[in-house]
Formats: sequence, C-alpha cells, structure tokens
Amino acid sequence: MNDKQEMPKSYSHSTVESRIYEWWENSGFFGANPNESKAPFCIVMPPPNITGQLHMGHALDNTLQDVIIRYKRMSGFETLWLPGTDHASIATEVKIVEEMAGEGLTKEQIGREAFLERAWNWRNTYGTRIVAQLRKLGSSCDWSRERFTMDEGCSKAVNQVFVSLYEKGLIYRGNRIVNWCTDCQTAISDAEVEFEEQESNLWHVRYDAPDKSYSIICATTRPETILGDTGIAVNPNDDRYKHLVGKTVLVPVINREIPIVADEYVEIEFGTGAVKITPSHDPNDFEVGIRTGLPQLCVFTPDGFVNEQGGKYKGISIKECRKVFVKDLEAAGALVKIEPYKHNVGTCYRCGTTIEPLVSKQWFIDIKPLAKRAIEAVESGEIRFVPERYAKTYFNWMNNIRDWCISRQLWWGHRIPAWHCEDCGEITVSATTPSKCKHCGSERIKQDPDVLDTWFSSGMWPFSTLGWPENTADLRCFYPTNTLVTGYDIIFFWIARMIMFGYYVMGEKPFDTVYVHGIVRDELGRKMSKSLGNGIDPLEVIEKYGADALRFSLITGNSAGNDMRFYDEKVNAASNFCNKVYNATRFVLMNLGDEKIEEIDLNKLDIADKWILHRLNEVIRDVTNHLDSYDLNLAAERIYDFIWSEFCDWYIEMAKPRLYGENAEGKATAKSVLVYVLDKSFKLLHPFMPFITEELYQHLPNSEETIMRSEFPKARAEFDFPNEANAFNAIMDLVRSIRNVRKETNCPPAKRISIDLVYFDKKDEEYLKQASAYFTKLAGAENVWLFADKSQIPENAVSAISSIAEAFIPMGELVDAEKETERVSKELEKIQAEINRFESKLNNPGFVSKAPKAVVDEERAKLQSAKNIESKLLERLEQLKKL
RNA sequence: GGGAGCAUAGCUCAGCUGGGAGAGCAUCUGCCUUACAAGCAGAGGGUCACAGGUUCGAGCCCUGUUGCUCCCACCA
Repeated sequence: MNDKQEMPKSYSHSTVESRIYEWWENSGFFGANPNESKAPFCIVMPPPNITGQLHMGHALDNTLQDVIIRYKRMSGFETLWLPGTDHASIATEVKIVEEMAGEGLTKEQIGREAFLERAWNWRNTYGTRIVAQLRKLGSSCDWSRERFTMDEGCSKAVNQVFVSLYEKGLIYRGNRIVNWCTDCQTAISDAEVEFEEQESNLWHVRYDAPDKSYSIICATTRPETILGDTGIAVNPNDDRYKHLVGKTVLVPVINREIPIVADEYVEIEFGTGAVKITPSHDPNDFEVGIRTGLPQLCVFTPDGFVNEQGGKYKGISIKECRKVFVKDLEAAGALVKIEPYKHNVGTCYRCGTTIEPLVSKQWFIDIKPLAKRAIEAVESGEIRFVPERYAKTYFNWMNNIRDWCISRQLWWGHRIPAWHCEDCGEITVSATTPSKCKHCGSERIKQDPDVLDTWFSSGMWPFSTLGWPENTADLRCFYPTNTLVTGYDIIFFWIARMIMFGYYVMGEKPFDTVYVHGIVRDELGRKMSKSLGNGIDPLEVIEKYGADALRFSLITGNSAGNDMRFYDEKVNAASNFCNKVYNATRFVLMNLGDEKIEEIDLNKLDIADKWILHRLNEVIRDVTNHLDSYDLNLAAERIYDFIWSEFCDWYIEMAKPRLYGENAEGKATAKSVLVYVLDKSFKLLHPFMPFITEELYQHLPNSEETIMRSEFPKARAEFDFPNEANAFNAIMDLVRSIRNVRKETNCPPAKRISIDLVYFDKKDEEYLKQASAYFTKLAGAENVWLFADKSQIPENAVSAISSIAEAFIPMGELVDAEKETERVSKELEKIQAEINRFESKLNNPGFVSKAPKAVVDEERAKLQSAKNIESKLLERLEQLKKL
C-alpha cells in the first residue's frame, strides 16, 4: 500500500485485522507497567467460562471494555485490562459428565483423580480457544497477565479467605434445607434457582381422624411429598380449626398418625386454610417444623428416587411416584378434587432439572455482616452503577440477602479446605494441608469432599488476579480497579459478591463504577439460545464484515443497560462506514504528492478550513464528554456523523478546487488541514474501530509508531472560529437551497450554471469571496459572481436564498415566471409561518421576562434572520410580477 | 405480592441537567460528478401510548390510566 496509486477501491478487513493484532501483541502495546508517574486505570475482564465459545454477549461485553480501556490508554493513564477465564465449576462438570456419558462412562467409574485430569485437559483445550477468539475482536488486554480462577494464586486466595471467614465465625456448616438438583446431584444457592411457570394441578386431599370423627382437607401441588408429611398446620386464629389443634390425623394411604399444629405462617384465606407439612422437602415447611417441633422425615434420595422411608414406593422416581401415589389416593377415597393450577417451579440454572428442596449438611456463609458494608458503599456513591437504576436492583437483593450455601457436591472446583477427624469428629480448617487434627492430634483426617460454589472464587477476581494475598506491585498500583463491565444478569451472582469480598478482604472497594449492559437478542427480540438455534456466531460476523464493523454495530443505536437486537444490516452499515473512512483516506493520500506536509498556518486558512477545524474542536469536546459519562453510543455516533456528513460530504469536496488548482499555497493549506483532521478523526474513532484506524493512520505522514498509544485529541482554542462557522452554516444553507432550486426547476444535474451572489451584509463579502470557488463543486457552477446589490442581476433568473446571501441563476428563456412565482410563494409561506412562531413566542411577556436571556436573544436573532429572508422573497415576487 | 423498564417515522432505536423532534434501515425522485454506486444529491413520513398537572415553555418533570417486557419473592 506504499504505492498510493495502488490502493484498491474498497477496504478489505480480512487482510488487515489479524496482521495488525499480531503486531500489537508482539510489540507489547497491551502491556501494563505499574508506575507512579501516570494515574492507573484498570479493568478486570469478567472471566468467560471455559465451557463456552465466544458468543454475542462476550462480544458486546468485551467491546465495551476495549473501547473504555483504549480511550483511557490514549488519555494518559497507565492502563491495565486484565484477562482470564473461569473454571465454572458446575457448568464445566455438567459438560464433562455429558461427554463421558457419550463414551459410556460415569464419574464414579473413573474416580475423582481421573475425572480431574480430564477436567484439566478440558480447560487446556477450551480455555485457550476462547481467549483466541477474544483476540479476534481486537481486545487490547494484557495477555501476559492472563489468569484462571483455579490457578495457584487464585486458589491460594480462595483458601485464605475461606479460613478467615471460618475463623471469624462467618462460615459455618449446618443441616439445612437447600435447593437440590437431582441431575447435577449437588446443592445450589438460591441465586442459582430459576423459576418457571408450569401448568400443574392442585390436589385436594382429605386427612381423616384415626376414628373418622373428623377430617381436614389440604391442597398440595406436590402430592408425592405426602409420604414425608409429619404434620398439618392451621392458623392459630382460624375458628374453623381451633378445636382440632393438638389432635391427630392419619396420612392417607400410608396411615401414619401425624399431629395438627398451629402456626402463623398459614394463611386463613388461601385454599382450605390447612397446610400439610413436609419439613424435609419444602423450605417453608422446614421453618414451620422447627417452630412447632415437627420431626423431619426425608423420603427422597439425592438422585431423585423414593428412599426406604417411602415404604412400598421405595425405588421409584419422584416423578413416577406422583402418578402412582395420586392413583392410590383416589383408590383410598382421599382425593377430594383436582384443580388445574399454574405455579412456579424452581429449576436448576445449569441443567433445567426441577429442584427438589431437601435437608442436607452444607457449608454456608453468614452473609449479612458482609452485605452491610457493601450496601453502604453503593448508598454513599463510593461505587456507582451506570445506568443508576441498577443500584436499586442491587439494593433490593442485598437488603433481603440470605445465607449463602457455598458447598457443592462436585469434583471440579476449589476443594473446601476443611478436614474431618475420623477420631474426634472435629473439623480442622486450614489454608494449607494439615498433617493432623488440631483438636485431638489424630492423623486420621480426611478432607471434605465438596468443592466451593464457582462464584466464591470469582468474587475475589479483582484482587486475586492482581496478586493477593501477595503484596504485589500490580496490587498496589491497580487496586481498587476502576470500571467493571458486565450484563445485568449477573449483578447478584458476581457484582454483589465482589463488592462484599472486596471490602471484607481488602478493606476497600473492588472498583468504582459498574457499567451494566443488556443482552444481545436476535432480530425478533428473542434471547439467543442453543435450543432455539437462533444464536449468531460473532466469529462468522467478523469473518464477513470485520471486527471493526461488528464492534461499531454493538456500540451504536442503543444505550447502556438496555437489551439490543442484532441485525446483520446494521453490521453491514458499519462496514460501509469503514469503506467510507478508507476511501476518504485514499483520496487524501492520492493527493498528497511528495512535498512535506506543513503544520497548519492560521494565517492561511480560508473559511472552509476554519469551519472544519471549528467543527473538529466541537466533536472532540463532545466525544470526550460522552466517553467520560459512559455514553459510548453517543460518542460513536458523533464521530460517525462528523466524518461522514461533515468531513466527507463537505470538506473533502471543498478541498478539491484547491487540490486540483494551481495555487501552491492553497494546495498546501488544504493538504495540511485534510491530514490534520484525518489524523484526529482516526484517533477519535480508534477506541471503537481499532483495526482500520491503525491501518490507515500508519499511512499518514508523520504518524507515530502506533495509534493505540498516541494521544487522544484535545480541542485547541486557536481552532475555535465561531464567526466563520456561523457564516459557513449560512453558506451551506445557500448551497442546499441552490441544489433544491436546480431540482425543482428540472435543471439537468450535469449542466453547469452561472451563479450571481448578492450578499446582504458587507461583513460577509470576504467569506463569500472565499467560498465562491466551492460553488463549482457543490452546486454545479461554472462561474460565480459576487454583487453588493441586485441592480445588475438579469431579470430572467431563478433565485435561492439563505440568511447570508441570495443566489441568482440566470436561465434565459428557460425561466418560467409563473412556476417561479409559485415556488417563491411557497418559500414565503414557509418563512412566514416561522415568523409567526417566533413572534408569538416573543410577544409572550412571560417568555421574555422569565426565559434565560440567551434563549430570548437567540429567538430574536432567528426572527430577524427570518424577516430578512421574508423581505428578500417579497422583493423577488414584485420583480417576478414585472416579467 | 414487591420492584424496575419500555411505549418516539413503515422497522430497529437514539434523544445529556425542560428551550423549535433525530439516526440507521426501508420507501420515492434524480445522478456511474476523476475517494467511495458499499456512493452522491434531494423528497416524503411522527397529536413523541392516553388523560390531567407544574412551567413563559414538556418527548424530557409530577400524578393517574392502558399495553408490553424483565427482575425479585414463592400461598400450600
């Protein structure tokens, strides 16, 4: 591409992106270097699961982070974007078990050790795949610092935090009712249960007194749990049942005698006002059982079957048991009625299996003490959410937080650092493997078989990745980190836990800003999912349109925190923009020639130069403000509009007469402005479209080693030209007006016209003189004449008007006076309607006295300008009458 | 049951602390004008869901209504 004449007519991303990325990475441009001379800025990447391939959610999430980090890097910060992957305990284990099932193997058959070996192999294969895919997006993270939630350092952090919490009494082990997935065969936390509405029945079942002297009817959605009933509860204030409290009934079919108890939990109005209590298999019943002293009776096995407590039902699945037992109820005459009923059923967020609540021994964190500080942090603004409304979601959850079940009956994950003594039964908790029980000294100790919830380790991500518990330079420099970018779907799972652990472990917030984005849906607005088959592979999109185009389409056209739809057309539009930028650059490069490009000389600028430099200043300020306030979409759209609608559509066209002309000074000035604006535009665009901007930037004269470490543009006060910019806006209006006139009068596009300009104010003469050359290019003029009044204008002309001047286009016999009168009258109507609006506003005393002066002045100026145009139009009509 | 969000052009969506409604795509008209037809020049199209209120002024603020979406809770 060094030979400028050889640049192809259109941009091809495929040859550019991989080459550039490799060069960036090999050159160490992504690397961070903790130091004290620059302010630090750090983003820790939400670690993608090693189970997955890159999907649109990752693409969005990482594009946002890359935009922010590239902007900060160019703005003088010492930036670190720290990447890594998550072992994703349950998700990965489910996948590996599936894979093994294909080979006819089970976990138990191969044993823990062989299973873990398999898991590590999985990690090595797929953990590297996803980071390779992240590179294709252009992610400028420091790969030399890549981490994994189960690497040595992170594991050390996990153990140390566990021990600390245990020693403070914040981690305990207890027999509690938990959400049990019979498929994964593990407990899961409340946050991991997803509720889905299901069509089911409400079975009304009669419980008779042993002597049949009375009976009580209960409704249930889970008749199979009747096997585990240990009581019937009624509200103590319910007059219907007061006399029965303390008496007993028989469980139908199995005829076990159970007591009737009173508990406030029962609502008098709902159903029959009597509830069967199954303490071992329902969280509410569990509580009632504890309050009223009802025993627990577990009737299901961990893998989803009826156990020996279920008598003749033993060995059949829970699902099957429902059918069989309902039949038996009916046969026994205990089934009063079946009512269709919709209700929410808890399912496992990983495998979708119905959750069976059951009592088991698990490890829990007493989380409220940690939550307190984490709530304060957001209340006080130490940590803020973007957009702010997600703070409410956060508070809502944090204020109602319940103890966190952290143990999982899985093998892939951080094994709980607790050892059970086979002699004294006590527990030894230690960050390193102990040799003996610290209670009795016995060496017969066995490590707890369970692993920790995957979110336990990811909750430490902001400091474990920076080196904690070691006091590293990275930790000192980059903690607390700055912006955390993530989807709203994991605020509870992850954000909340990081904030709690951050304060607990480091005594300081983990980050100052949480940027929350929505999810990427398909073009019908549906969630992308495997089962629907509507997922779109970002890598295919990159292949087709390029990473720059994908990134741009993900950033624009939507705002923070909202879901978005993915449209192929939108990516195509973004790739068209790439081509536009490419061709603008190609044009400039083709015209540069061999001479050195001079610095911009303020004294040599004409009105077009001043206008574009002024507009560039404005766009720099706007883009910077938008980026600072995390309005990335607005920033991207702003630079897009500037490059396309102002620089390409106007400035490049206006540069042509000088570039093609003979005036050496004009030529040099135009070149220096073109190169300057292009250079700044690339830099403004670079965070969004890193590849094409780097590629094209490299071809500019005087470019530095890389654009990604160049300085982000700053507005320069000497390039503010408000007067010229105003005048130029009026000139643009005039050009548009002439184009309209040409169209309306059916003037053939190729026909060159002569334009006579009559300016309204002497002060604009110089501007118009400079601009007159531009009318050739922009309005198809052959020659342009400038007049102070219209005495010399031929009568048979059509006219176009703006606030700075009136343009007459002599057309000889082609002018149709009648049509021209009609056209001008229409213009007049329009302007008079405007005048009416301005006047009624300005005649309102309330407006003039109460609105800010600047607003009133602006209205007055607009009125004046409209009136000027009106008077010219009126004059014009008079003139036409004479024809 | 509690909370949040959304309702703006045919479609998808922007619209910052209130100061004359925008973009992309689509539609229509005319152009291969020596950077780009993946383009250029123009045009049409909106009671900003509805009803009140605050204000000189409301797409934006307040109240209510309707419709849709999501999150949390999980009354058997």
